[in-house]
Amino acid sequence: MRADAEQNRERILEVARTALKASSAASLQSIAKAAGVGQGTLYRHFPSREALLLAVYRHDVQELIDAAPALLAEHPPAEALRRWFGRLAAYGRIKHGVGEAVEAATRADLSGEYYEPTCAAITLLLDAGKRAGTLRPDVDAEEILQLVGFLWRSDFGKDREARTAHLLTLVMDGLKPQ
Amino acid sequence: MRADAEQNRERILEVARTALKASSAASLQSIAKAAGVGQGTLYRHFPSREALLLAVYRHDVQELIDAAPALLAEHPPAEALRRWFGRLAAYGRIKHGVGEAVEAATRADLSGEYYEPTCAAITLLLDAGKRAGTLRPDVDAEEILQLVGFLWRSDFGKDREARTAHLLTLVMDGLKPQ
DNA sequence: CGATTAAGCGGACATGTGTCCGGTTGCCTT
DNA sequence: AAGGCAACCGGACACATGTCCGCTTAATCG
Repeated sequence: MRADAEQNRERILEVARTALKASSAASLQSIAKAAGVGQGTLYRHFPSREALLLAVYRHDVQELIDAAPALLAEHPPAEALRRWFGRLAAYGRIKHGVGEAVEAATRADLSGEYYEPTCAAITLLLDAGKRAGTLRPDVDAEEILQLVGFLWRSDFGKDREARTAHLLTLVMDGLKPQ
Repeated sequence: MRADAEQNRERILEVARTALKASSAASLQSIAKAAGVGQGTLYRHFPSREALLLAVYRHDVQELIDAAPALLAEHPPAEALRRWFGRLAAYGRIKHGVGEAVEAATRADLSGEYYEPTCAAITLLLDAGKRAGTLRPDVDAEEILQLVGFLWRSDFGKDREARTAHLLTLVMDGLKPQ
């Protein structure tokens, strides 16, 4: 990669980071302008809004993925999975910030360099639970991602926390061997 | 309402119906143009894309809502609920057509004149199941709508049908009294 | 060190959603 | 029948995302 390209990429990321922290609905136009580059440049580096979000929150997403084995080391599988969902919910909660990035990372259709790792993280927990006999054997990570989409999309009003926790309980019950 | 307003509304709906049948991604601009009205007129009648979709598929949405009592008359509550989910999935399947309308009808935040009725339909089934002791008592319709959002959003690739059915099984298992 | 070249740049452009406002026209009153 | 007014009309506008392409410039090579 050319040196100026690298510089531009970094500058865009830095500007985006602060701009998105201020308002997660910041437009790409404004970010490009603030970074002193054209829209074309921004779009070449980050093909879509989600890609930019994902790059900005790359650290958080990575952290989420890394949490899986750590949780598994400290808890029985089903409990670990539940706690991992809790993490996911926590990220989703910061609406339109990490939330959108998580969405991007967990969407199957996009190129999503993080989709695979995310699935792998879930599979890790899932398989452990299957072996232990505490999770049903007939589900896979992709399905679960679809199912828990409400975690970062939920529009409940006030008692978001309570309802999220509630639905997670329901999901975990459904995941038990029947 | 003025007579010309009513006429315009009807003409927009008719044009939208055919345009959306042809391509569910038809732009509102093109619909307005085809209906011989300005964008302003279209937006006054239907404040958002979803509102227009909802109006176009009003019939289908109503049908979905009406299905609840009918299903309950013919099946035990849990089974009825599951079948109702099946209907929901069937509508969602016609991606970006009735699908978006269903989404609009089931979103809590929008004015959504159909949100209430949809919740009522689910509550009907839910309460019956609770009384019969076949569904857990600690969930409500709003939560369930959040949970089954995957039905009309799912991006799984090929075996969509199978995976949807699979996830529905999981949800129903989670809904059993624990 | 200068020429070549391909990657990179940036802004104009296409298209989409949703807002606004000055002109128009149906409806009610007298 | 005529006039006033409120509601309606429609297109210009603001602003968004994402594409395209002619110009620039960093890296390489003789």
